[in-house]
Amino acid sequence: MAKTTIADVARLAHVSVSSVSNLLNGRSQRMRPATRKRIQDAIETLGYSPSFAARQLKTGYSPFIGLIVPSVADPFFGSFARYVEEAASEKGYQVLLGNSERDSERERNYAEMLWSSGVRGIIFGSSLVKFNHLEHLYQEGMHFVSFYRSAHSGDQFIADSIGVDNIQATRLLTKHLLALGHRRIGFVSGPTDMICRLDRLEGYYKTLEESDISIDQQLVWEEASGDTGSTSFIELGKQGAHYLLSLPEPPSAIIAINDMHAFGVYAGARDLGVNVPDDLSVAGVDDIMLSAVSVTPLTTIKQPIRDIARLSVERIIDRLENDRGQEPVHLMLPSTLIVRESTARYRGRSAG
Amino acid sequence: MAKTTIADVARLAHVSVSSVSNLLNGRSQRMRPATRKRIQDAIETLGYSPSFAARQLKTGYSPFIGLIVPSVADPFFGSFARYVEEAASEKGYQVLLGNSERDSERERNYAEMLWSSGVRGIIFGSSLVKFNHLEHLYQEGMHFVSFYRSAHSGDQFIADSIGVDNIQATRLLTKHLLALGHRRIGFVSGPTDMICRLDRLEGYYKTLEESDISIDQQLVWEEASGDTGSTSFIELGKQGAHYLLSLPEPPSAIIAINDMHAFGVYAGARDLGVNVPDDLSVAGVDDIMLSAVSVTPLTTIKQPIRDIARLSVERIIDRLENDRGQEPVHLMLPSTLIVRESTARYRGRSAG
DNA sequence: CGGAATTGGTGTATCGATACACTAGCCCAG
DNA sequence: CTGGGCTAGTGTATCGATACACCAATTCCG
Repeated sequence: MAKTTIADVARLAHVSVSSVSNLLNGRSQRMRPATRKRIQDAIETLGYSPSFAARQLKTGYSPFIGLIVPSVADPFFGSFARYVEEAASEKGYQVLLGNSERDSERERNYAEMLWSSGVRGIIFGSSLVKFNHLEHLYQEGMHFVSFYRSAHSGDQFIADSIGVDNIQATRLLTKHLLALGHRRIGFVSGPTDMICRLDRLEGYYKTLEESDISIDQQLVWEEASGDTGSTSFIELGKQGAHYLLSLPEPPSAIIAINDMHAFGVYAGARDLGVNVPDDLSVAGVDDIMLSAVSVTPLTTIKQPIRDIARLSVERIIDRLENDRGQEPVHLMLPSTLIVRESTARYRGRSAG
Repeated sequence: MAKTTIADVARLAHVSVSSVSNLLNGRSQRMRPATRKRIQDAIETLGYSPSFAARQLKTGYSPFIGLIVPSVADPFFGSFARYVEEAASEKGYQVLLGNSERDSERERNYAEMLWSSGVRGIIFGSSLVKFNHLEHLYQEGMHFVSFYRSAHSGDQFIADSIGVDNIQATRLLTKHLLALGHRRIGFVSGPTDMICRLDRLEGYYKTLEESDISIDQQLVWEEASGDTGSTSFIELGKQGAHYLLSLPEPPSAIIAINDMHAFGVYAGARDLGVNVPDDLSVAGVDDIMLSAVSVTPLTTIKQPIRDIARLSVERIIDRLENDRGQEPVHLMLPSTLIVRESTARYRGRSAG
């Protein structure tokens, strides 16, 4: 229970607290080597480490950054969180985790808790379409970095963003499927309440248009019910597959909004006796670890998630440590198509 | 940038800071309703929220709990983290995340960082076999709850634990496979540096012994190389499957230390043209979300992970808020066998 | 050799919230 | 009319670290 303080160290080293503080804060050139050594030894023997709370109170500086993702139970965001944490700890920061479940009310509560905790920077693993619920914190001095950048410009709200071109992502997938001969390509989206989802949908629409394929709204499955958040991605993918494959003219290929949904599509197809990839090509986005080794390895878009995590952390720390009110930064990293076995050449109407 | 303080509220409400503090700390009976209302209004209009750092400095109370898991990129620990976070936030606590990568040095660094941050309670998502590297923090007053309890008694170190009976887990699986007629049952473990792994291995050994089946050490694959931590579980499972299936007398069933390893075993079997479940039964432990919907749904052990998370949080908060030096608490929750399609009756030597 | 400049420190107000110790004013009993 | 007990507050030392302002002793230099 013995909480060692700076005063204990000073006493043991026969110096003032100021000197200890000076050493701790890199002003050690104002000190004879012998004195420095005495202080360092005292710190060592007492096992002293400064109280972050006291330091924060005095300096306003907090060694925490917030990370808000829809859910770390999702492997994609789990990986993202792991990389964010890795990068942050290398820079001496710790990560406070929050799961928003894509609910703006929860997101707001978190952000406010974080503000109270002295946190001045938050990384959003995924962005709700609207950001207004956080604007008041931004006014007070909170910094935000969001994972995705809306390609729809005109955000009323200023945050840095680092992410991938989601329009490009589904464009690559759509082109890939078109090249394989598919013409009826379904899209399993789930709720379109996040920017990345709107963009992915847009990439799909645009590419079809450019190829003069008429868009059939029936082929786009957007939502199960109003039941946002609580239903797992896998379950949603399954529901989407059930719907699309039960259409009078079912698609011969399905793009899922992400890999977890794609696995749900696998399951849904299996339920209906539809074989992947023989009867149905399936593609996702994210390239989570399991995608490479699932029994039918999944064609997907690889996102440079580790780079995104590291850049996000760097960006937020830069804002925290030397914000000079720069313009918002928007980075867009390339994503790449990874073709595996879940997509195959169109074989005509395989079953009727 | 305007940081509202308790003094601002006091000024606006025409009361002393003491009164505001009294209201904030549940001493509101010492106050006329009208006064209380004035203060509440002032808090509202200023959007005031107290500084946790200042509060912590004065009271020693910290609203954070630490969570250290091997890696949140692992879906099992991702889910666990999500539930821990959920339970914590309901109680007004926030979660500081750390990924140990099963490295005791990293674990120690985290724990010390957390100590500096004023955190006095840490939940370990999984326990290394030895805990000595944390003992000094325990002496100073840190509280620990660990996910697994060693059934090997005689821990020199005192922490609460909440978990499942890992011996029972693999016992259920082994019995299940024996009942299906399997006699050569392989075990893919990976490094046995964590308590839960030793226990799972033990359950396997004991059950075989009880059934008078001689133990063939060749059938137990423990480690790839010294390369702890960095290799993914899937990759390890794959390596294990390659090894086991290349034996002169390969097993007809494989138990994997967890579901991620089991998926690796799927992949490894596929590489060698071995069909699951026809030629090889595979079972895991954890029941992660994907296990139910993978193309061959996985037989596994379901752990009551949400309950474990909630109980861990309750335990640690109880220690934080009213520790009276009680004896360590050890809870063991039941786990259940879930039979899916990855395990099948032994068919004799199907190939080879 | 005297004054300026440098070296090697130290004293202390301050950050924001808390809670103990205190009190002004009022009521009522004796 | 005095004093004990209550209500509805308030004053302020304190938590631990920081950093500005300050200072004593030494060194430098013309």
